[in-house]
Amino acid sequence: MMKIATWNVNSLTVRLPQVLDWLAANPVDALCLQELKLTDEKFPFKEIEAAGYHSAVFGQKTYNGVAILSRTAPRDVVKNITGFADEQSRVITVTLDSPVGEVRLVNGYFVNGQAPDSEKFEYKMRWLEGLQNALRDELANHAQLVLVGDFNITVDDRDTYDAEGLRETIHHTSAERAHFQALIELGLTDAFRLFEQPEKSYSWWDYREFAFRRNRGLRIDHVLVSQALKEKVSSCVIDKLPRKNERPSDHVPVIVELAGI
DNA sequence: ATGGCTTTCAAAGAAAGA
Repeated sequence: MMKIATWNVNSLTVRLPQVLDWLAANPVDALCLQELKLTDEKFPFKEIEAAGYHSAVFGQKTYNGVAILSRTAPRDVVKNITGFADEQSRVITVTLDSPVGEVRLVNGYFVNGQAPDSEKFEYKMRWLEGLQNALRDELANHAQLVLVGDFNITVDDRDTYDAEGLRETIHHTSAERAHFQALIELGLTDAFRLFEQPEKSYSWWDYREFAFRRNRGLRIDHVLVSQALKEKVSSCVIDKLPRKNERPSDHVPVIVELAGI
């Protein structure tokens, strides 16, 4: 059994105590973090190691930054998207070994995109194309692959508190959803939707307007698994509890369980 | 409603997030 979680922490500097508390309560095999908002030099290696985890880190000052914390030593670490030049630190990929096999784990902080008519949206489209190309190669080399992260894309109308009102706005556009489907067509599956889930399940809520209390959120943090892993997924859940913390991240963890690994 | 709230950088308020 291997448990993998993804969590956009919106500043690891601010959220480190919450991450350590969460790991103590949820001793997953790997925790993928996004939006570290710190450089590698400022990464809390000692504290993470004391909690029993290795760290593969791809930091950046002020914005972005991703890391994979893992019980076993990561190997074949790749930072950013192979074949796509990017100045921003958004992807880190590792291989994790288990007694009965290995998993290629890709952790991404996908581009936000701001608005559908913006330059940032154009960057989002190019970035998604680059990711798709790199994943095609990764999948050719690794049958057991998991892609997690903050996708900044709602997959369908179930993933948003206001499907009609937000139609074709950022995170809801056909162009973004087409890119998500392109990942699915590479042979990946949305692990969350393999199971019955509560209605109005979200992974992000705006800090403003009591959005969490009113459950006005989006499901934009995802776990995708390759075909060889699909039948091994025994659960996939969103843990809303950390959103109730003092000074919470606006995102919460999503956890997947892989049986027989 | 060009908002709201949070974080960074840096020292006031802009930029960015989603």
